[in-house]
Amino acid sequence: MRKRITAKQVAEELGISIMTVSRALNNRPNVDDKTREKVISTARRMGYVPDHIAKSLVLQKTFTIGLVVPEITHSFFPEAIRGIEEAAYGAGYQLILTHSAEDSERENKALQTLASKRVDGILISTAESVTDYESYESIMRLKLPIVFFDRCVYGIGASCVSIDDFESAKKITAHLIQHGYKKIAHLSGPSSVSIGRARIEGFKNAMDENGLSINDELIIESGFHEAGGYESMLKLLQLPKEKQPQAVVAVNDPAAFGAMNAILENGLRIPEDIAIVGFSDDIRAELMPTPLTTIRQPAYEVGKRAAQKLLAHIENKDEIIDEIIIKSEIVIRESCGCYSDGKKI
Amino acid sequence: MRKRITAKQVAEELGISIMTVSRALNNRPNVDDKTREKVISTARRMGYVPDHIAKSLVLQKTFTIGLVVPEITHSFFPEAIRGIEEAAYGAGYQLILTHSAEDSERENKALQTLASKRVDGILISTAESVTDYESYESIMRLKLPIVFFDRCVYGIGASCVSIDDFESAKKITAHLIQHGYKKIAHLSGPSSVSIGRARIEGFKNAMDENGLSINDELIIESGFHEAGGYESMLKLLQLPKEKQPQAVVAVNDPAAFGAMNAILENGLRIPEDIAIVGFSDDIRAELMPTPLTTIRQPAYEVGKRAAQKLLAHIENKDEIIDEIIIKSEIVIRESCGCYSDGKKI
DNA sequence: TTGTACGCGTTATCAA
DNA sequence: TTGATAACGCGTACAA
Repeated sequence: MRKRITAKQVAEELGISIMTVSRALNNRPNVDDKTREKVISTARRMGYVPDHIAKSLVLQKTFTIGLVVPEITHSFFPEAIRGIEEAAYGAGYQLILTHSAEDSERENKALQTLASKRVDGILISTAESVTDYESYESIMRLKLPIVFFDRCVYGIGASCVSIDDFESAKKITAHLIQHGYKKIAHLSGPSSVSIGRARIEGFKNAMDENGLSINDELIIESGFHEAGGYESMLKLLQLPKEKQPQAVVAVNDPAAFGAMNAILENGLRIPEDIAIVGFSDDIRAELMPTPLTTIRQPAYEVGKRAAQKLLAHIENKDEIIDEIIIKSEIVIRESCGCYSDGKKI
Repeated sequence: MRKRITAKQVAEELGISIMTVSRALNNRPNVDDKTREKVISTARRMGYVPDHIAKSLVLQKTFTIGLVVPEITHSFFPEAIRGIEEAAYGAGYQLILTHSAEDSERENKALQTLASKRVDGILISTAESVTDYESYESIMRLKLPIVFFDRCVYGIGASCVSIDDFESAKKITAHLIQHGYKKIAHLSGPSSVSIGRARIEGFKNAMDENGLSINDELIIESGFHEAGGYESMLKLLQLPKEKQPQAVVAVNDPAAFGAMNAILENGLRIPEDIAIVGFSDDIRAELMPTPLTTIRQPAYEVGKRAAQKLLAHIENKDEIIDEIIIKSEIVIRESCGCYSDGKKI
């Protein structure tokens, strides 16, 4: 089996030194134009491919970014990754993709592996089951830049790019309140994750500011999946009639879908009997029997900004630590009942 | 800024040689148990992280797989990537993710970069605009194993994992024929892509075998996107009434969605006036006003098998070149009209 | 069991 | 403008 061609072999072929080959191929100054041309053409002819591994070793830089994603099939992440890839590609960086599968142990291992592979920086959206921040801190001790996106960890001195979860949850809850709903339930996300906490706070804040009391029985932790939304909604429907909610704020669209199924299976109508809103504008949201009012998340934008921020940290070690918030937008459809009282807002 | 800890520093700290450290940390034999323990604990205490770059350079192996995907937001790919990641993770390999954005030039660049980064093998699903195979062949000349998945290139001596596009297209077309449709149109994919070609052939074969003539006017190249499906369907609807199709086989679900919109906007009913079937079982397929009959692609399985095959090629250079076909499954819903004549098949 | 020398493919540095 | 040499951090091969 023929071995790979190295710069040394190109140099020998031409009877010159490796350094001249290196300089010629990397567009460095101090090479005779004729020499440069000869080097380039013979390198191509011989099928020379530069070895970035060797280059990385001496440069102490890999032009590689590590990416840790909790669940690549969640519709948010492919969009975000596209934004990340776009920014990275533009700057000449590649991505090492790892998948934590929402498992903190696997996430920790991924982080260690990325450090070993000497990525120049790390982009991460945390796993659901994360409880302590030791693994992130150990990365930071290595002086390896890390930027969180979407699901963040605050207070450890890392930059973070997320959407305005608090404000958005508050806005969509307030929207329901404006339409006269008073007994409002919240299907919450896991409190271990930043967006779960931010959204529940936004919900509570909207209730408070509008003088509505918060009934803890109407707040149920459902997780991010359809099944959890379904189960939680069933519980709400088992409450005595007078305690049941008139409207539901779900932590995300899949949870809302599950809840919608539970509502319909119990013979109730949406939004006439129970109104409901989601969060994330899943591709299915407008196709539901009753199209779902929700929050549209600019995932591509989040990914892109996060990657840009990371690149800034990589290229300038004094880059300021930032918490960047991308504005999201409320999408009014029919599940919130705006149309049912005859007026469209 | 404190530098990273190397094996050498751990060795000096303990007053022993680098080799003993290396052996102890890599679970090699011929190390005294006490020494090993001391090495492991001080390495941890000092925050030592092994340098895979240096390791890769000496071992001539990176434990990294290159992945080239044409469009990460197509619902097929996140699923496939999860399968790939699962197999790779299990074998101790990481993924470098690149995105061709359906552009052959960008794809070519990605391939070159991956070769430079010295990945141990490459998984690729080709871009739409690919016309020649030079870039794949140049990878193969480097003896770098390459496995195609989903969108394949045949005849260049590379393994490939795909679904049974031909058989599936044939099966779903035959299904329409069994229900009495005779004038059937096909919204085809780009002929530059293997799955586009396989599906159109499957369509034609079903027509042939059932004694139906193929009307070239009813075959329109629409691409993989909703907009193309919409445009193409409009063209079909502009044909004189007697030439218009009774049923449509779309190359994939997004194209079918576009076509469905065109049909509905023209005041026609699905499936009563025009039946339609898709391909891919997009997450939206069952939520359409008329749920779409389609082919369910086991994307996770395709990804996983492709990764396993690549790993086999990497670890055994005599591994046989294979064309692996994963069986897919027809999902009968309402858009094909099976229910309209009162019987469910 | 432990250590020494060398090499992996490249670039920085300094000398020619 | 060019070249020789020493790194980069680790593992292999052999010697002690």
